[in-house]
Amino acid sequence: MPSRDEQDWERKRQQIIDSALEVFSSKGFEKATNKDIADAAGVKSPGLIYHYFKDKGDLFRQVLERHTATLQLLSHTDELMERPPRDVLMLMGNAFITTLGNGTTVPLFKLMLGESLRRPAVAQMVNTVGPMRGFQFLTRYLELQMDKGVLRRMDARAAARCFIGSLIGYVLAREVFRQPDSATLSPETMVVTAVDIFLEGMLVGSREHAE
Amino acid sequence: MPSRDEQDWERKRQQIIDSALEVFSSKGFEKATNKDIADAAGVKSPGLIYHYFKDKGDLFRQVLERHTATLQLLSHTDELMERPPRDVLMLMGNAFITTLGNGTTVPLFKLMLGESLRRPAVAQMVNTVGPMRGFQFLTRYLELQMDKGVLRRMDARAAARCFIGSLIGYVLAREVFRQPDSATLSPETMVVTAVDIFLEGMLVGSREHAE
DNA sequence: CTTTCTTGATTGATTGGTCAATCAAAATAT
DNA sequence: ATATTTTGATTGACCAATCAATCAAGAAAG
Repeated sequence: MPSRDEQDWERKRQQIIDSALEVFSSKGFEKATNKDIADAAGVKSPGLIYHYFKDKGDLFRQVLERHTATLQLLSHTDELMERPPRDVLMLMGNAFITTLGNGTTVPLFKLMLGESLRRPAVAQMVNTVGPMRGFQFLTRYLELQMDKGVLRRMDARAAARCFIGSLIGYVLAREVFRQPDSATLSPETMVVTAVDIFLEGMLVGSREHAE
Repeated sequence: MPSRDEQDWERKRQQIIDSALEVFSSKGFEKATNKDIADAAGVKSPGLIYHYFKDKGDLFRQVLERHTATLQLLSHTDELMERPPRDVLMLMGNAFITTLGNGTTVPLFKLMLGESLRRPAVAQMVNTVGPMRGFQFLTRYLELQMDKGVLRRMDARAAARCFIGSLIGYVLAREVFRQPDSATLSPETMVVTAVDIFLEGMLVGSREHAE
């Protein structure tokens, strides 16, 4: 008979995963040692990790899997299909702002990007759960709105990448390259401007301009 | 007495730097061993590196410095200030396309981004020679065109990031995440669409763009 | 209730291997 | 001969992974 509750096992496991996220985030996969992780998790032996995980790579995989839920905000997509473009773009933009305010997701984002650059397998996994979904949704949405005649006809995949790329670029400028003026350029201004340009650029029968 | 020509010394040094770029690009800074680099450079000892460079980090720095010239395409900026928006955006877009076709610069781009994510010092250096210049130029250009009344008034920094971010996002989708449809979505289509959306979105009097 | 048995959790030490950096000696040029 | 370049061996540190030993706690037996 298992002497310990299965819940206990799972709780300890999650504790290690959570601590590993912090360590991986701050040092990257390679430079994070098993001892770092053990220390952060409050256990006294790096060996213990192998009781809960196959190896270091397995632990890393579990960390990603645990937190990919974060990226799956973009799963409420179906209800969005009928909403007007401004709503949809603002919603996606605001999701980004929220992410930027969250102390965990930015390091996670950097970790995923950094490891994706080195390991194709990680790139594929991250892509499948995150970016690809976003692109596919937005592409389908834009196509629908073009069919409806709300938006101008153009390559929907390219347009979707334009919008999402704008936001990604802002995150990189701010969080990776720490460009000084990204500090004064607020996420809100960034999103509003991006949405504005895209709507103006894609809507059929665009507005009267101030002459 | 200097027994060897200074040119000889410099040539050997460059040979090591060039080989190091290949190795760093394919394996990243951490996983590239001095032996890998020595082999690639056709020298038979990892120890030789220390004759030409202070340490591995110094070699890496030299590699970056040598190739940051690649990023400095964006130095012909002054003459561009007077050109119309479509020309300027297409020019920047085409610079990206050229980069994507070049077998060296894409790995270099990934290397720089990857190491920037891990090491703030690298991020700052890369930023200063590359992205920041691009942003600053485009921001100033957009402000000028707004003053002239050619473009709508909006936050120029945000708008500049939108455009460049669009292109960056495409590179990431294609080269890092290898999204399947990025293969069929040609760089040309991407650039044309991005320029189109931005012009339409930012021009005063949207009907006047070229057919 | 207390003792013994059993199991899984945890530890610390160890192993096997990698790698950056150093160094002395050899090769090469002057 | 002298100075410089190149080499291969070595050093010392670090680390993933393994493993035998210990520990804690529950179950079973008395």
